[in-house]
Amino acid sequence: MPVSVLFRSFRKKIILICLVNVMTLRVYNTLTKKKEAFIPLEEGKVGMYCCGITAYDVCHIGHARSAIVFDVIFRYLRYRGYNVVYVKNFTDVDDKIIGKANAEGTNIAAIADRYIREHNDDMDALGLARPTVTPRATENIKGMIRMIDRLIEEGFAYVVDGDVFYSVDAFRGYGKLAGRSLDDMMAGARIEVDVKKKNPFDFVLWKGSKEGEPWWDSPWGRGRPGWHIECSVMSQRYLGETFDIHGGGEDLIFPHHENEIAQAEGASGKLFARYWIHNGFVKVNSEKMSKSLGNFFTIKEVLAQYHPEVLRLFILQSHYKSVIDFSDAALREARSGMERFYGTLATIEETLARNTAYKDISEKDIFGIHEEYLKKISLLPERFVEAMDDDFNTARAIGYIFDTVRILNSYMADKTFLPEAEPLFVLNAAKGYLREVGKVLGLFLDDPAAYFERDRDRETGKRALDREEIEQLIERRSEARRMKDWKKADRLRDELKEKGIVLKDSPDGTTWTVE
RNA sequence: GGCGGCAUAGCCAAGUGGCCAAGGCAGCGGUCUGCAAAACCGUUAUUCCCCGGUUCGAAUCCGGGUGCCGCCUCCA
Repeated sequence: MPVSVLFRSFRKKIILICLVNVMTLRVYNTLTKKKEAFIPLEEGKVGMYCCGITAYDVCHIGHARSAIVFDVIFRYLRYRGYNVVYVKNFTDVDDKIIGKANAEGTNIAAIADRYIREHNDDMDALGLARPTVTPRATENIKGMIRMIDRLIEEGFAYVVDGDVFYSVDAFRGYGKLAGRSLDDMMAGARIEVDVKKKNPFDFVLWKGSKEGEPWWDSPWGRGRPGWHIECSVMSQRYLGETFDIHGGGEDLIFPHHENEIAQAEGASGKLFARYWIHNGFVKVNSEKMSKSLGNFFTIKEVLAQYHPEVLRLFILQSHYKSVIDFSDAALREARSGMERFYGTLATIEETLARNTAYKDISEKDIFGIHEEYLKKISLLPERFVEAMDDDFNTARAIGYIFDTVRILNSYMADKTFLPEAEPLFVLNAAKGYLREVGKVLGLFLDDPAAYFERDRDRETGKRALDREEIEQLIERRSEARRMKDWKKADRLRDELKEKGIVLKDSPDGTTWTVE
């Protein structure tokens, strides 16, 4: 190998080592289209804003993906020691909400309240950490009017018959997030021409109210805010004019986030969000999930069928930016993975519950084979951080957890393994590591025994199986086994198998799951 | 029409210049078990959509092609 080549690869290695030593979090930024080191504005603090829902309908799994992705980002940033202020808004005034209110003969607040409540129930069921602040648009009208006023003053907006529009031509950076120029967009634009607008891409900041619509007083007459202005105002109110992270689904990049930038930067003259993070879509049978196609699943529907962590595992096993294909087969696969995790956790719990001797010893008492296993297992947190620091690579992180689970199972399956103080200490430590990383991903938070019990309930419910009948058949089989009547026992097991019941015999008795 | 993404085993999926291409699900062989299940051990891609190029070296970079998908309109 020539010396120059050696030197070149050597230099790369040095750079690599430096990076590893610094241990910086790297994040893909939609604004720069690059993976960059994440350095918050203020050391130790992170301000993060995510666009929440428009409260006019129940949430579907697309909302679940976005919510789970940013929940994990929120948790991970806190795990890395940042003090995070996480703001997620509610849009509670909008054409669709007005439409629904009129159809039901009620007001928009009633509709918004209902769907915000539904949303919160769903998010709780998914095990999401509540954001720090959850502002509602209607609570921030004054701030919106102030920002619109300022945009008019600065020449970024104009008034036409009680409506206020943003003039995209006035903002030189328009299109920087979406990565296209106005000219590009014009080329194939199928945009509705509005005679009031100077440029078809101009968007409404303030909409004059029509008969029967909710309104607020403003310098331009009675009306209501446009959608985009809400997020610019609510994010800056809680996070300042410039803040760290702005997130949302990739479909929001244009026009919503582009417009947020135009408004906020037009008004403040300062950079708005520093890092833009966007999650990928959920498809169903390789088609985009959408209401018009009728191929969407609500969060409630999915959670009636699967444990929330099964959905979480399915989502986190792919990178947040990639497109994922939702299907029952995919969820069943995730369920098998969850069974592996909880199976190991259950074995650990049972082994620990039988003996508490590990409490009397410490790490320095661990030698030999136990020390070797402890070392391997204790690598998990640093490997986890390595993966997560690389643009929140949850898929790789989960791979490391599976590795650890295999090591643990192999340790426990080892013939030399006895539930004595040393191995129990190791198991307890392992449990701690799994819980530590699990807490960040929102996984393994259930009690293992409870997990399997809930799973049996759900699965028997799905197949309309009679639990009592199953338990009776199992009891009869156990009786036959005690009598060593293997033929009868196996016949009963086959009978259960036909119903989809899989048995597992252990010295403590027989447990079962639905396949 | 403009802009962008993706293509890695039977399926899902990580990997963006160099140790035998993570991990999961499914399969197969073995250990354990009365037999199973679970678990463990072994095994399953000489190769990363195709063609060409750069390089000592490419799944990874460049050019061309094919296929799938998304955005440009409310949308997580």
